[in-house]
Amino acid sequence: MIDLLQHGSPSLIDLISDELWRQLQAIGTVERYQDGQMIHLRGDEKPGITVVLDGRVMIGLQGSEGTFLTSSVMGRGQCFGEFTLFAGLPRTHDISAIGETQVLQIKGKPFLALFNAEPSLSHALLTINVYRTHGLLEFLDDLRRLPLPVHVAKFLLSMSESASNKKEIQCNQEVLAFNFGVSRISIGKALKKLEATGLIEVGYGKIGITDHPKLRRWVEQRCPVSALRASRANSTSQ
Amino acid sequence: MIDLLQHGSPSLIDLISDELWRQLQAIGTVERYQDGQMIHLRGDEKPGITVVLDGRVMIGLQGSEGTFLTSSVMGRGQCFGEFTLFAGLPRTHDISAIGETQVLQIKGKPFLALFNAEPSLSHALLTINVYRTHGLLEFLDDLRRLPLPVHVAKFLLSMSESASNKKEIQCNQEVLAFNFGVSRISIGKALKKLEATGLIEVGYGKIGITDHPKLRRWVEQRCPVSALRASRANSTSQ
DNA sequence: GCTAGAATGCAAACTTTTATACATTTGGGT
DNA sequence: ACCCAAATGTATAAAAGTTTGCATTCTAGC
Repeated sequence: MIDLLQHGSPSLIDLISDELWRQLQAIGTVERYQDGQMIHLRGDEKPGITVVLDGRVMIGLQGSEGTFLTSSVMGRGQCFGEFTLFAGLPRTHDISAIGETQVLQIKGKPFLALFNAEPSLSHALLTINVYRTHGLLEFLDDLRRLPLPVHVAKFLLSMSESASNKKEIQCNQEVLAFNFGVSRISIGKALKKLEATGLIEVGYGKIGITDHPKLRRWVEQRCPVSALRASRANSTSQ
Repeated sequence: MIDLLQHGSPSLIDLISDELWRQLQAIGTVERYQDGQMIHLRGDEKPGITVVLDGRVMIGLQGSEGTFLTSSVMGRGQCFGEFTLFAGLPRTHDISAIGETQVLQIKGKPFLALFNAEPSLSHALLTINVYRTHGLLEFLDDLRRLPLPVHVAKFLLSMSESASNKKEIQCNQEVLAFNFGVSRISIGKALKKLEATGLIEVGYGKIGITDHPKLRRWVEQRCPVSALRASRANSTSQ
């Protein structure tokens, strides 16, 4: 699953204590959604934080030609909606369920009350958001500096590091293409090039990473600055 | 001055009370830098927050070929370094002074102590960071969806709204080009196209925006989704 | 197993962008 | 007022990416 926001950023549930998580659950309500059902619509005025409990949610925008363009897909423990609270603006994205999904919905006021009383909650939220900012900034940097195949390789590498199955990334080329802002054909070519070098295996709806260290070395050789950052982040993180 | 991080996001000093700002000043130390002097180096381990008091700082990375690539330029009131505190990682960017510059340097521990005691400080930091995340996400979306001239026009529009002089944006085409990840020639062409439509005036190291409402309408027609977001954000912000 | 739909591969014409090189213009400093 | 470095304009060939259309391959579901 390809993603710009979640990818690399820690989950709220992991960052807070069990006790705090229980408190959050106490002030929120659990909501169930079916596959494809809308959870929030762009423009909604009600501020609030949402935490994914089970399943996945898709964050994106209805394009002008009726196509839905995904910005992010979030799974258990990830939260969203901070923008409505801390910027005081309406929802900027449409959010819908992927598969059967449960979320914890917390209204603005009770959340802010807990936020003000519990520094560890604000600490966790800030951690999530600096990771997101940093990840986006780095992606943007790479977009400007690296040739497509290198950028794709680096992205796959870091995807595989934060994925459940490190040997295989579940995503089709169309989704990849949109995330990089290029056509499916260009992504296909880039993947073929990487495959020819023996770094990855292009599958049907998935990409296999056989030799992880080899891919890492290959990427590091081609983008010294960013790779250094990534490996540092990796060696220091808990 | 072109920028991806600062641009649109509020300043720390504006977000907190005078009293809190005094407390921050009390636990920090004022440092002076000459033009071009390094403030932090990528890889520095010391965590800490820095607030720009006077002058400007350039945040970027030393490229492999000896070129410095700017990610952001911050002015008075803007802060940076959250990543070292809340992600616990070394500096990811080089930071240097532009012109004679004064910054308030606050060490990690005292800052976190105040952070834990003062919800309004964490609120302010979070506000800054959700704006940054949001701004980056929107920029990335536009990069993927909009033709270059439209994206440039939208960027100039929102730059001019958060600038001191709304009629003129101080930036050369080279800097613009890097921010959009394209060549100077492409930016030049895009600007010429906008100028031909009478939307802007291309100057020497600056871009003039004569008819603000006209530019806004032109942009809105071409990117309904994003423009809607921008205008909403504008009408609601204080 | 078959089959339908989804995903990928591929080719050709086309558009866009880049790199390179050089001419021209601008504006601050002396 | 002049000079010079910085910024912009322009031209051309090469590279990269896109579109379109179709062939091929894969896989889940019957």
